[in-house]
Amino acid sequence: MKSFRCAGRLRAIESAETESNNGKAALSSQPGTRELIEREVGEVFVRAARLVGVPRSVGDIFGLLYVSSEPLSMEQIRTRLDMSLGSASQGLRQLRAFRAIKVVDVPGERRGHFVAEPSFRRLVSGFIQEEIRPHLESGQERLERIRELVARMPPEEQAFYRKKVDQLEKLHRTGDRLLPMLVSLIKI
Amino acid sequence: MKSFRCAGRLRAIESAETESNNGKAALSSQPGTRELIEREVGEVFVRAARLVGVPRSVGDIFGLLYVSSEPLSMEQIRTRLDMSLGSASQGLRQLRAFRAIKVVDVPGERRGHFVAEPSFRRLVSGFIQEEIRPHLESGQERLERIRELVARMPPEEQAFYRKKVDQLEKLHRTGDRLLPMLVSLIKI
DNA sequence: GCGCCGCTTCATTTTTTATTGAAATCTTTT
DNA sequence: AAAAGATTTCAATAAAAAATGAAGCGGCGC
Repeated sequence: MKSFRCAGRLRAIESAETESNNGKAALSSQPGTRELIEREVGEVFVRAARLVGVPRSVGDIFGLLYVSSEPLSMEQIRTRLDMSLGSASQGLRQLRAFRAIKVVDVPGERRGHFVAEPSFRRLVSGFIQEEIRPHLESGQERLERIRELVARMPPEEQAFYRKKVDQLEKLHRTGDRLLPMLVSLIKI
Repeated sequence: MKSFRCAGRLRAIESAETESNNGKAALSSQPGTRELIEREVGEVFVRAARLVGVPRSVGDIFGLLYVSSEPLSMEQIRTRLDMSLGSASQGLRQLRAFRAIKVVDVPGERRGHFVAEPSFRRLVSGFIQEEIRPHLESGQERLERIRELVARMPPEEQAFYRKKVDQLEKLHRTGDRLLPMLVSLIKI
């Protein structure tokens, strides 16, 4: 049977239940409440991911780790989110890249397990470092190049373009100043 | 001949030249300097657009309007950026939606002409209003729903999930506070 | 009111991006 | 050092997003 999805990845409820909770929760609440919560929280992060231009699978993984009370292995993640090996691997790599998750050792388990970074501040900071900064930098280079082009214009037209480039550079610097400030204001 | 593109839309240089400058610039500088500048500045905005998840055509249009010294009609934009009617129309609509451009009347011309909003502050503000806010709001609703689900959990497990939801809500409110603050710090 | 011009909409096509799963690589265990 | 297990990579496929252009609308001048 091929996987299907709609507004949040459907999880394999039975196996999730037994895997994640030492079996004790299997009959503790109405059948699917936990799964419903996990799914909804997952969706929160999927939306957030889309908002900042990250693939949904990445948001999905982070969401699951965020609501999980214990570290999960890649295989557990893969199974519960019903996603392919490749996606899981790449998603985890990306999340590690901007320090949204950490690898922890679970005694007795061989493979690495993952937990969500509990500090949103660090999460946002990592994201900015990894995804925003490079753009700002390449933008700076481009502006330099444009300045050189402007210098080649006939003098009476230079003023106009120079003003534009100045503005752009000002905006650019504003971003440079503001982003770290923004991060420092996140207190979670 | 079909249009082609690479790292920024190629413009029809000849026609752009005569259209945009009353013909006087046609021989005032090295053949393509102005076009080179326009192209590079355009690229700045295309990158910015991609960064915030807006289609490249939108960034392209805004970039062109930004470096243009006079208002341009949709047809002029369409021609100089070599894009389809539909794209131009939709792009302009989107730009208007978050007040990145304004419609001006050019005496003697029948159709509406467009200029770029000169204040980046207002531009960013409009973008946030239009693109970010709705997401924050729907997120809020989702969190409410999750709270209700948590209330249905067995008591000993509620604490864990409630803490998670509390954190999410805190982050959410942080965003709510921070975004306007961020806008107010842009001075351009 | 009629026809024209410019704009918008929308079904279709194209392009881009993400997902998949099998093969290659690297790791640990025996 | 061999074998098994886990992870990464990558070429192929599937899904999503954006561009296109023709058909439809609406206002303006005649």
